[in-house]
Amino acid sequence: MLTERREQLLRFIVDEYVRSAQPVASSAVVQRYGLPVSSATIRNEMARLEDEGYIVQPHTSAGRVPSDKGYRYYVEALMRPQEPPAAVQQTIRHQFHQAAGETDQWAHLAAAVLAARLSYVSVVTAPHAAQTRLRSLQLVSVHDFVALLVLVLQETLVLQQTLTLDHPLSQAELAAVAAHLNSLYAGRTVDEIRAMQMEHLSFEAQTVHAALDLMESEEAESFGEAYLEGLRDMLLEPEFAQGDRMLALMDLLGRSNLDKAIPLARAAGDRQVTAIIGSEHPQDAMQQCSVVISPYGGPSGLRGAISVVGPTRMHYSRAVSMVRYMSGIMEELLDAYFG
Amino acid sequence: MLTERREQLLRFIVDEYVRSAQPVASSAVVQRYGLPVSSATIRNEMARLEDEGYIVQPHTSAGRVPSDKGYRYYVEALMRPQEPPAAVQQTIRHQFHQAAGETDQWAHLAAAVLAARLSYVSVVTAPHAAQTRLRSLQLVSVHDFVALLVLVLQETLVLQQTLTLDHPLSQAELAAVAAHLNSLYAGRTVDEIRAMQMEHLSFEAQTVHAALDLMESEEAESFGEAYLEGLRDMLLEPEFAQGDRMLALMDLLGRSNLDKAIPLARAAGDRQVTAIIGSEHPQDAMQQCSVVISPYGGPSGLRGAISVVGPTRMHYSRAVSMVRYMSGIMEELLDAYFG
DNA sequence: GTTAGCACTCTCACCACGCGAGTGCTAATT
DNA sequence: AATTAGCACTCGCGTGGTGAGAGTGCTAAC
Repeated sequence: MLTERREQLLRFIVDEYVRSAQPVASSAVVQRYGLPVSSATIRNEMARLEDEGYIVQPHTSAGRVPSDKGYRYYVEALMRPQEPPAAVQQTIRHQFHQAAGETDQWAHLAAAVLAARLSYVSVVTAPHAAQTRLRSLQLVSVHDFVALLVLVLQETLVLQQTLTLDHPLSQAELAAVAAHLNSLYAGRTVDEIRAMQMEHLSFEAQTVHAALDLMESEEAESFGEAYLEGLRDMLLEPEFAQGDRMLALMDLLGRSNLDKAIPLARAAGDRQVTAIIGSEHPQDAMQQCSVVISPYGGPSGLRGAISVVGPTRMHYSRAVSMVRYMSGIMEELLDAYFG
Repeated sequence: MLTERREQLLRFIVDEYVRSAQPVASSAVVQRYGLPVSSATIRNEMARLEDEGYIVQPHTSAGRVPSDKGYRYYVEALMRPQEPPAAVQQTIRHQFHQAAGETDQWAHLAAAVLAARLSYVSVVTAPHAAQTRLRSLQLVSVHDFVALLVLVLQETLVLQQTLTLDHPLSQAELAAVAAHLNSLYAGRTVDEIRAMQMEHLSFEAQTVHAALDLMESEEAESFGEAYLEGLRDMLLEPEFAQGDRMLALMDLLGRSNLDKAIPLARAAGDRQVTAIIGSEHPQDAMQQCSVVISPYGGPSGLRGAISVVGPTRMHYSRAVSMVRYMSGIMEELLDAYFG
């Protein structure tokens, strides 16, 4: 446990370092925060904070920088995240209102808003059901031997796949097949459909097979499509100035191993905003970064995750409050449209 | 016009510089290509090539580097792009075969293949019709007051939008509306639909309105969705080692101003593979880059563009041949599925 | 417990220096 | 007229030294 004054000091150091990206000197904190003590006193306190591992010196003649432990303490005990200002809230609500009809764009918009407000990378996954249900299925004639299968899933996710036909079918015939299959399978899960195992005409069988494949590959994903925004802004932060740092990060944030960078799965558990700070992250390339992440969930088991990735020198209170707020927005939307 | 030997020399310099990314010295080219002359002779020739602007010296005591004019000459007259080797062709065909059913993934796959083969950035736009036609429309009940409108356009592009209803409609009622509208409008363009201006029930009117909006916003795009791949690999090239170069590039390749970086529109004109080399590009940030681009087109006016962006020190013959080949593949696919 | 004072340490920017690479030129050769 | 050997010259780059500035830790006094 830290003394009152040391807590204050740690708070100053974090705030100041987040602001300036420079190690903060004892004299700087005295000046900037108008403390009624001298820099020497601060130096003594700093030495203690360093002994206990909350701050570190990059080198002997430099100021102090918060350690991961220091940030952790700050996040747990020192910062007070506040709701975004009313004006900001209104702007954001307005943006979502504009795009309300486009369900598939919610996550994208959330990522864009978050990235724009925080200037960090933001990753938001679209709402996704663990056990997805078929809402409806449609067959559209493309030409004689090609038809397009369009699947609408519970979460209004739309999937498509072309089918090659053995023999020509008119649009009317396709529509009849679709209607038949809809009457059988609409509202059912993959498992239920599979269990029903009905006798089908050959083309019907082909369609059901393709539909099940699509639904299954979708279910296999534990999260919906992830939208990533704001990479460019974050790369402006001084900690990523060197090319190799940038590259390591881009590797990790490249679609293929996004899940390594951001433990989206883990977030599904507790319904809270969580911070993963620097070395708490298992991935090497993420040691310089922090992740602020929150799950969101709606009725009928739709869930997703909202996250922000920034340097450990992150503005935690803003990040936490924005992530929390956006997660609330997403839940509201899900409620309004699927509730 | 260059003498035979100077052409040879320019070719060597380009090849060697592309390979090593180092200025090439007179002695290096003699050694590496086993010329029957001394380095002094080469130096004389190099001096002439430099006078005429085909090569430049980064500084006095360095070797030569091709200028944009040098690359241009190389591309026009010196290189001989060959078809990709049979084995590569087969692999690629196999990859497309795997994904044949997923029309919306063709462009994505093309970009991925191109990026993987060349290690440059690759941008491919999905096939897109200037005057798109409605293939079919579907209404899916989400819950009492929300329905999902799904539009399938001519190019098997699927668009969606949720509609908020004034009063509850069952899935059967929605289906009836959709069937009615399909019978009226399937196969028609925006203009045709607008011209028909029929009397509609209020919900039908709302649906048509939403559908027209979606189709129009789609038509406004002169190209389909652009898929960008391989950014990471290209950033490994030494010319982008400095952080700021990287950033400038990432800005330009960020979705929002992709069209500034890559003159997709221009490519629509001539049906050839075109190279834009360094300073030929109007955009400042692209002076260090070259673009190799080709349009592709299918029946019924579907068109798109395939392009590669790399450093001016690009392996032009490989890039041109791969772009040409992929453009052929896309045309074949379009033919097979929409022909 | 606080503070003034001071020596100490470390970084960073700057500069001089020497080496190596590669050229351009000249004069000799074919 | 073209080629070539020889050589002086230029320039970038890495190295090491130096001095200024920043910020600390410690000590002794308050």
